Amino acid sequence: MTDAQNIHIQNGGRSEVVQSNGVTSNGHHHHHSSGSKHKSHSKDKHRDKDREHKSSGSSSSSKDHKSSRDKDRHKSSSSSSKHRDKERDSSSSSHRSSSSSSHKDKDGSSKHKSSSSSSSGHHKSSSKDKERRDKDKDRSSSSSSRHKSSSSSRDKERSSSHKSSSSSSSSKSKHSSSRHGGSSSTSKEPPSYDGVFVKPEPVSQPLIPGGLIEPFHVPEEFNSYNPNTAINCNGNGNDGGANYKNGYEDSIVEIKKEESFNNLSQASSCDYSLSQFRSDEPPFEVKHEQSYAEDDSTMNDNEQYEEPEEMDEDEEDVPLAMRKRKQEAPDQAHGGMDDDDDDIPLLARKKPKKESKEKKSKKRVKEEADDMYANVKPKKIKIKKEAEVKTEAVSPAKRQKIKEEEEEVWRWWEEEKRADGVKWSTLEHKGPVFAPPYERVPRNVRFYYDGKPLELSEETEEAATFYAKMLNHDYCTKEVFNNNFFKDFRKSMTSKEKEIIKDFRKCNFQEMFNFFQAESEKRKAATKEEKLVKKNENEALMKEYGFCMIDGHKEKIGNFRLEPPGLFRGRGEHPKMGMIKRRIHASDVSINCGKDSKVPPPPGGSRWKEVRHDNTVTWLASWIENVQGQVKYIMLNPSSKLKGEKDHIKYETARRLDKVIDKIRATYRDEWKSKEMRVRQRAVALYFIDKLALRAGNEKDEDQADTVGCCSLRVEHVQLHKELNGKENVVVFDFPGKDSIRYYNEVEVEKRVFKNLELFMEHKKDGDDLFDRLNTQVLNEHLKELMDGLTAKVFRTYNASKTLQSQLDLLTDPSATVPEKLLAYNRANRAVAILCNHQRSVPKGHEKSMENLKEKIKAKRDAIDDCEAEYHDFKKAAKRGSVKEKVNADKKGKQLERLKDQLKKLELQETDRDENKTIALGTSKLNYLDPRISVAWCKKNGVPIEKIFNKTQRTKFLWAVHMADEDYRF
DNA sequence: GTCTTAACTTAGGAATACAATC
DNA sequence: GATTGTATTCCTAAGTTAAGAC
Repeated sequence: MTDAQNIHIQNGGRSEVVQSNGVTSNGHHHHHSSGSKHKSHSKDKHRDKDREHKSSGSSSSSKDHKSSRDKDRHKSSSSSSKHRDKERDSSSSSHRSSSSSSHKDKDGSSKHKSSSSSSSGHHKSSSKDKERRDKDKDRSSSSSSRHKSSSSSRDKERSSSHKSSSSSSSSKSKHSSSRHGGSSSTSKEPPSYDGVFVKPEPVSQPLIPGGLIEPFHVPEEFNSYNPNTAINCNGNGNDGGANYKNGYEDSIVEIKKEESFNNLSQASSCDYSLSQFRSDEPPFEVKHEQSYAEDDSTMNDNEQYEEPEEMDEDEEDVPLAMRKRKQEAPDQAHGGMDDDDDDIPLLARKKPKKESKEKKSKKRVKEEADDMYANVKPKKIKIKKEAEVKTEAVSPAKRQKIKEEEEEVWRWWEEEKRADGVKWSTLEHKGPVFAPPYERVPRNVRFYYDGKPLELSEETEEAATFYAKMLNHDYCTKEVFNNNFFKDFRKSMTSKEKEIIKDFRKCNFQEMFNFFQAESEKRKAATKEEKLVKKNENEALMKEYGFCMIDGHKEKIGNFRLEPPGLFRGRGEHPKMGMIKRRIHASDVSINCGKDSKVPPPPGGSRWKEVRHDNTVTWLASWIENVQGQVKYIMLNPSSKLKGEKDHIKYETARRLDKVIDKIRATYRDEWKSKEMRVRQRAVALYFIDKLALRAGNEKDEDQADTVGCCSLRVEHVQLHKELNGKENVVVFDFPGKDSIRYYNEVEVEKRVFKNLELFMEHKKDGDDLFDRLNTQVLNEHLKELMDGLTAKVFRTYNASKTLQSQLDLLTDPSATVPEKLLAYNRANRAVAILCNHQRSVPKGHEKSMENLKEKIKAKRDAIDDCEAEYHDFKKAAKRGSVKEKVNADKKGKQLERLKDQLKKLELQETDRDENKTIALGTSKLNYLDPRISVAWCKKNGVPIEKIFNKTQRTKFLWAVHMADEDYRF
């Protein structure tokens, strides 16, 4: 025990000294400092100034990006100050931090946000992995905090006059400070956040129609673009660069040829670009004629930019709002945004809403699965021969099982859809499975406080085990995590325990940690029989609770288990990480089922919170999670009709977008010249969403990690370079996106866009919203007018699917072998993943496995050398004559060939593995790519569907397998 | 009209299962 | 058979968007 106090645990491979509590003290805590962001609360961004911005830092520079994934993820650090204020807060002031946190109560007001004065700032701590962390650190500094506003300020602003405020117009909100500010702009250095960096993303740049030039894109390299770029954008090549290129580049090149005109965008996925703006497209036609012309022409600076009427360059400098005042143009274009309005940034961001959703309808039927299905059992793709799918080895029992499953398939896609909002007519299920009750650890597994064992009450002990189980995780090196945990840990204590346990640093969870590690080992080492027993138990549970009957069909439930208690693991610098997620009881759970169905019985003597019969929603059970106060649901599996139908509708909406995309593009290009700042901002934002596949970017509360999307970009997330690496009008995006994954991209944009961005950024500092007159509601309302059902995220789906299709067209050689075709498919998929910035952290052990591979390669090379020498000798000997020697020489020659082939294969593997180390292909396949494109491609090219979709995917996309024939086009 | 909340989709990482190699 | 590497599944956080509440 005592020893316990200082134990070395392995943390990510390195060993660190653990303090008594078992917490490693390796110094990684950077976070706080840097990271703190103070967000104020308010949603609005208004940010008042007060917020401090935290940091300042430096920023920019970077190191290389290359590195890895982690790198990218920003998890941390950066924050900026944006203060979102809501006036509302005014009232409140609590700190969020206070632990408990606020959840969002409905009242809302309260809750949130308030708080915090910024002062506190929270630190969001660091990021997930250490690596990242490290990286982050660097970055962090730079980044800064975002403060969301402080209260005071906000109040004022918002309310009335916003404008008033100021002067700064923009500033509304978020303002922020500067921390970066400078840097950002200035520094342009590319990337590097912390050095790592990673994935670049894709962008594609469109091309302009008609071959106009879009400035950006340059194809220059596609090459560059892609591969590397994309990925590492930065060029560092190391990571992938070169390798990447191998494959990718070539293809890209090809593409280029084909599509010549289009340039692609740089980075992105290459193709992606392609997908957009086709050269053949007529220039935009659209409403105003002029616009189109613009393209190139436009681009000449002045000319276009200055519109006769309004903006001359001079003017340009002036924020639109101001300009207006001056001029007071009579007709303000519509609405004109009178000054008032226009000038005012949207402080308030609220949300508009709705759009008609498409409803779903239903169809169903049952039946079996498709042929393609039958064989299955693919598993690795190592394909060597052509289409061989291995149908083979399916045991009779398995076959039977498959058959049964097939019989249960509900062919809803052959039925008629229902257009009202009703989701089901009958629904019956068994209710959720509760987390197993807490089982105390053996008495010899103790918690130590200040070096001495301390017996804990059951509740406290359970809380301690939550932490103990994560002791070797990076989270435990984060101050925010530890602070939040300790706060909640104390809440679980008895008063007596509270008296004793006052200093987290004196807590030692090591023995508990060791116990759980041992348990885990035991589980792994269990005999086959033991494992089988467990498996069977699980299956039985799944059989009973894992399915429901809906409209007469048995459907699989997605998550039938309630989330077990534990510590909240937010991503990035989540201010709530480490808080205790409490156990859910029946009294917390609402059940939704058919009126005439049997209501699932709550566990022993308890009662559900509520039983309702709402057939306009799809969930079976719900509860409110205590850390963030959000509602969690139990819903159906993706293979269900309810999910599948919605998925189908999603892709149909994207296909509808394809029909009007040219017009929409023409329109937003035209709007880059609008007199109204809000229109220009909207048009530029939409351009980014379309071209770069950015997410909409909702406003976030301060009690969430500071991540952004298009509409919520702040000044520090964008750098403008008149020239960069030989390209003109380059916009460098560098921000933490969803899940705190870093988005880094250097994009060459059209001059008009560039100028608009300069305008938007005028007089703003880091922390201020780039698009201060835009938010997602406003944008989506606008989109709805352009097309029924159109929202910002449809562009992502559209461009992803479009890219897949165009890439498949380009990369598939009909006469190639199946493995070659698969390679083409994967490359197309990769282009989409890059476009969408789907990253993953470098797999554990990646480095080691690369080392092993390298060693193997080296060994192979040595073997080849030896073999070559021997071959030489044999050949010499053979010359002299003996038959035997000739035979030997032949044999050696063959062996040499074989070795060389093996070497090639290994080298390819190395390239491939490294290329993919930070790219996640699955996310796009599952969520963005119309499965019918893949199905059609398979059918057309004689590739078994199993090579493309694994079993889960096939189940999810069964509708597509049945629906699409080889001629399907997105 | 503004803000909150519900509902549902999208996302990466951990855990697990499985296959390839040693 | 053990080990290692890879693919799949599970889990749940983090987004988007529509609807509801004042």
